[in-house]
Amino acid sequence: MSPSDTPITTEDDEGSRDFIRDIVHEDLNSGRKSSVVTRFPPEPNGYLHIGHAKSIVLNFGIAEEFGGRCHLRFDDTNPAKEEQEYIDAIQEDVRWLGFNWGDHLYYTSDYFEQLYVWAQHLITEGLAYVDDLTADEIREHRGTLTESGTNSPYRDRAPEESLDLFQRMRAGEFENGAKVLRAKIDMSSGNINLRDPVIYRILHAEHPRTGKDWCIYPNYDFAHGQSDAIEEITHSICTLEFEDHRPLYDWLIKNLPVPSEPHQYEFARLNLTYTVLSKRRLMQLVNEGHVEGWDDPRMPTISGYRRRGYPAAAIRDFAGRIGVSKSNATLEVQALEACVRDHLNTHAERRMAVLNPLKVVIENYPEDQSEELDALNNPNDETAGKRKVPFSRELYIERDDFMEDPPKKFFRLAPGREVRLRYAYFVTCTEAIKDDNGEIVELRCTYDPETKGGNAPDGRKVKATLHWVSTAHAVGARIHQYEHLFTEEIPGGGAGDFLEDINSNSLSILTGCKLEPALQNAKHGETVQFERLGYFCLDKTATSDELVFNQTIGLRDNWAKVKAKG
RNA sequence: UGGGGCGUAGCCAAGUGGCCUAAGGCACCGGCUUUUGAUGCCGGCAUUCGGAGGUUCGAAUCCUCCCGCCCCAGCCA
Repeated sequence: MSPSDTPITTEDDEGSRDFIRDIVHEDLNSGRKSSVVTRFPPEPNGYLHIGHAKSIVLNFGIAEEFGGRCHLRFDDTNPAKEEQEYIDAIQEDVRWLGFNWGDHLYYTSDYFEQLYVWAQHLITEGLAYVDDLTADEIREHRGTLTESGTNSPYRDRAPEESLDLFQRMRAGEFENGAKVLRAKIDMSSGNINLRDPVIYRILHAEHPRTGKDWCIYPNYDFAHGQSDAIEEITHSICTLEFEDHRPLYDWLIKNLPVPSEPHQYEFARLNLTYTVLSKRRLMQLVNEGHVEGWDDPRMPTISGYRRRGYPAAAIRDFAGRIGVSKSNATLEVQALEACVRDHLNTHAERRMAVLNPLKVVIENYPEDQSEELDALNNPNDETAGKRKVPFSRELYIERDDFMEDPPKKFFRLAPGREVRLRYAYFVTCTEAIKDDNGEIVELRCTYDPETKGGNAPDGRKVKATLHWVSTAHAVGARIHQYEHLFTEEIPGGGAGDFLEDINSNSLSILTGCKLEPALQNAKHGETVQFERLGYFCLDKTATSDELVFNQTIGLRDNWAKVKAKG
């Protein structure tokens, strides 16, 4: 089963109330709205990340819960930054997350002609004018946060003149920046967005979808609300930084002959510890080569998590668990990781793999013998079935599972001590063989044939169970392990640049790892548990010659805690 | 110093005047179970809701003042 095959409605519907759902509920109850239409409106200027997932789950989730629909709309009003590559990647990611927009795929650029007509309408009504001021001059006239602005000398130019100029802007008569169209609102407003905001600018650039059809483009403010109105969006949900824009959103809806009256609601965007979630920074990580690409398994992008082996269901679950509010929140990554472990624990099949091999010879096991032992694919799920694992005289175990001179609380293998090899036998260590440098290179053990399968007929117990792989049957692999990409909870939170907080140990590559043969058939998109270690998935770079696995996440490790306490 | 928001446990987050001596999750700490030191199970973890006053029989929820944090001065979204 691939992660995206899991149903999306299983996570609790109960208790997932939030202020936005309250509003939707109330709108429906009061009859203010008769249906619910939401939209997820990404700008195709980068890849989707976990923060977007929160918005996607919110928008598609509300639509589904209230029997409405959710549109996917590309907010493509800035050809200088947008690319087809991103349009494609975004669709793939939303789909992988498990959401379906049906026929409702839209582009703001589909509305350019209508938007242009509405801009003319505003001019005719005396509510917009073409301004000849330069960008610098406009900024100077805007005033400051505490001082009101001053009117542009072109503010009162006749509508006919503005109309003519606006048409000539469209015709391509002017250079970039020579003129802009501004809404005529209030230069003394405390809300800077209302100080005659620019709504159209000249941009001689090729658009991914409209090509060279246009050389003037509406900006976000002039495009978003009207696009919502055209699509009859009922609840336009965005993040907190747009709160200041709502009066402008409403002003445009009120002053334009739009077909419906959408409303905007804002919620707090997601922040995660030890990660960076701004497109600018993610772009920088990619462009400057700090990671391998947008889908580097250390990236908080949807594609990064997918390659890392995070199930889509876990990301959905996370988005549901964290809630929606207006308080600026930074979640601990552990909350996300807990969702990943939760899902994988119940769904991932188990296998055995040795990351740092130490050879073990079972002295009393016949030289040329080997046998196939039964192993459960998932002890927590009867239906997962079982598989055969080959056992023989020579095995690999994890180096960390042996200590020549163990401390009190270490109860794995040590000289003279008996432990269980999972699904196999009890073995007792008789000797540790070292090389000239004193390094342990091999263990000699004996096994008890009576304990086949892992239980002693005489009822004696053993304190530890180790995973292992038969040397003759082992499959080699390279394994990538990851730590957080940053060493600080809030990268760049101090005085320095966020790049200074990059964790130089975020990737470790282990070669010469030994896997049980069943892993030879590992499939892309399937995350499995390597018993006692963690969850792993086949990387996209794996070939039939070289298996490459990414560590999705480790198992909780209490021994590490005990060890650390000393 | 203008405008817009937010402040409930280490991190999220329910709660909208009495059933709150405040739900749930993550984290953390104990115990039990365990052929993964995993999982599971049980228990603990805010007499207090940014602070101070006030209204009320009664406040996290209402009022006043104060404090702290976030966003806004792109022809980005």
